[in-house]
Amino acid sequence: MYSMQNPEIAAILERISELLEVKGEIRFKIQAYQKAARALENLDRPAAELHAEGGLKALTGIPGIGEGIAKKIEELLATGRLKYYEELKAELPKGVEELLEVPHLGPKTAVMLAEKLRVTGVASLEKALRGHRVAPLPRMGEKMEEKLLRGVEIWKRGQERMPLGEALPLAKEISGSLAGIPSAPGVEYAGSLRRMKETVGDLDFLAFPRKPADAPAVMDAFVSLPQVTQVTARGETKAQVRLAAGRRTVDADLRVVEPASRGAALHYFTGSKAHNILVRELGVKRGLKISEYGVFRGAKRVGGATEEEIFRSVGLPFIPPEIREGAGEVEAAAAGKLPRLVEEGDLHGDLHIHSDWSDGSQPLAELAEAARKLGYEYLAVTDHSQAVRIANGLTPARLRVRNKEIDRLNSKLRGIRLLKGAEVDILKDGSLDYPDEVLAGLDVIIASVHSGFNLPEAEQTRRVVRALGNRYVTILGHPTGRLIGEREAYPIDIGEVIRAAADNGKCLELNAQVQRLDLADIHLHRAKEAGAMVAIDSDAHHVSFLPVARKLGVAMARRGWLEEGDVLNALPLSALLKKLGRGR
DNA sequence: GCCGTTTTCGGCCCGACTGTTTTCAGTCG
Repeated sequence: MYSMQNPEIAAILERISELLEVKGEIRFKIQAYQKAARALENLDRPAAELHAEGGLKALTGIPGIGEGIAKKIEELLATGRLKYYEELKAELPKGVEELLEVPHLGPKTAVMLAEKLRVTGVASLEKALRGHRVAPLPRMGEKMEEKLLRGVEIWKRGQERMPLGEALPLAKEISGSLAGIPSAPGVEYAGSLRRMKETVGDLDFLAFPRKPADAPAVMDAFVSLPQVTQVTARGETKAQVRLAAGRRTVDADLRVVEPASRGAALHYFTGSKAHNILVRELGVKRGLKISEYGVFRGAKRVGGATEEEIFRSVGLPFIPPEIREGAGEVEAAAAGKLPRLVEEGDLHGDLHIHSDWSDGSQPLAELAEAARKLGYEYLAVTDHSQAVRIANGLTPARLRVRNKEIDRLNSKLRGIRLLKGAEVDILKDGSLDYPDEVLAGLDVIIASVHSGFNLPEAEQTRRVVRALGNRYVTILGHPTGRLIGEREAYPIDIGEVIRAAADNGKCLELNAQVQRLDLADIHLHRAKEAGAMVAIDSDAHHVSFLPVARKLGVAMARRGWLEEGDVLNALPLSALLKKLGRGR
C-alpha cells in the first residue's frame, strides 16, 4: 500500500506554517509547524514505518512533534489528505500560496496584494507590477516594485540549487581572491556549503578584518569581484550579490566580523538553522545568550573566538559541520556518542572506475598509476557489461582478454593492485547481465540499474532485491538512480533495498559523481543503522575525477554519520580481499 | 503547537538590511 513519504508530509507542514503566518497566527505556533517539518525531513526512517510499529506514540517521540501534529500526520498517512490544511487553504485568498514562493514577498504583502489588487498568482502579480499598480499601496513604492519584479524573475527561473560539485570550486575561487587582501586574512565560507550539503542555495562568506576600519575595503573587493553581476544589498557588515557561474547564477553573501567573534560567526553562519536553535536553547538554559557575535552572560562576552568555545560553553564537544542538521547530533554530542566520522585519509582504494575497455577514456596502466599517486593500495576496474551497448559494454570474451591484461599488469605493478571488476547490469527481471561462471572469475561486482527506470515501485524493488540475492554481487551501484536537478530517483522502496543488502551481506554504493551522490545522506544513515556497509566510489571515467570524488564522497559519507568501519574501501587490501572471499 | 534539572503553564533564538517611514514593519537567513 502506498503511504505518504516524509518529504511530502514535511512540505505540507511547511505550507501550513506559511498559511498560519498569512493568517497572522502567533509566531510560536508557526515555528512549531516549521520545526515539525524539519524534524520529518531529517528523519532517517519513513514516518509510515514508525507509525505502523508504534502508533501515535512513536510519532510524538520525535522531538518537535507533539500530539496535535502527530494526529495530523496520522491522518495524512491514512487518507493522503488533511482536513485542517484544506480548511486553511479555503479560508485564505486564492493564489496566496503561490505568491509566497516569490523571493522578497512574504505573507503580509501577499495577503495585501491578493485583497487589494485581486492578484491570484505569480502571473497576475507580474502584470500588476508592470502596470505600476503596486507602488501606490501602503508601505510599497517604486523600489519595492523593482525588488518584487526581480523576485518574479528568480521564481520563473525556478529556485535552482547549485550542485555541491560546482559550488565548491566556485567558493574556493572566490575565497582565494578575497584572501589576497592583507588587512583581512583568512576568508572562509560557511552555510550549507561548509556542511557539504548535496546542493547549495547560496554561498556564504565570512571575512575577519584586523581593524574595523578595514571592513569597507573587504566589502569593496567583494562587490567588485569579476563574477558579480548585481549588488542586491550592501550595509556596514553585510553585502549580498548575484554571481554568474557558467550558465547558472547564484546569490552570495559576505559578512564582515571582528576576529573576536570568528568562532561565533562561523558557527552561526554554518548552521543549520535547526542546529543553531538547539545550541542556543542549551545556552538559554545556562543563562547564556549565543549570537553570531559571541557567547554572552548578560552584557559580558564570555567566548566566541573559536567554534570550540561555542560548543564548550554549552557543555558539548566539537560537532563536525557535516552533521549539524539538528537531526540528533546535539543529543549524541551531549551523551558522548558522536560518531568518529570517516576521513579522506581512511580510504585505501576505489572500487568503481571505467577503463578504455568500455566507456572510460584511459588505459589500465594510467588508471593504476593515478590511483597509486593518490596513495591508494587498490583500484577495481569495473567496466560495463554487454547490455550497455552505448557504453561499449564488454562481452564475456572481451572481459576475459581484459582480465588477462590486468593479471599481466599486476605482475609488474608495485604499490598498487588492480582488481578485476565489472559494473554488471541488473536486467528487468532482476537477473544479471553475465552468467554466474563469468561473475565467479571477478573480484568486485557492482550490480546497477541502467534501464527500465519507470517500472512500478514494487516491481523495481523486487528486481533490485533479487539482484542482491546473487552470491557474486559485491555492491549495489547508484541505488536510486537519481540525477540531481535532472532526474528523480526511480520509484523504489529504499528501506527494503537497504534491508536486503544488510541481510545478504552486500554493500551499498555511495556514488560520488557530481550529479549522482547516490545514496543520499539520510539513506546512508539508514544503511549504517541497518548494518549494511557502504562503498565510496568515484565511478570515474577519467582519473582527474578521482581526488574530487574522494572529497565529495567522503563528505556525503560524513553527512550520513558513517565511520571508518562502515566503509568497504576503508579496508586495507588484505582485509578487503579476505572480505571478498579472495584472500590469497 | 511544543515542551519540562524553572514540568502542565508560560515560556519559546537572534539579528541585519531595505524601504518606507520618522520609529518601524517586512523579509530573510
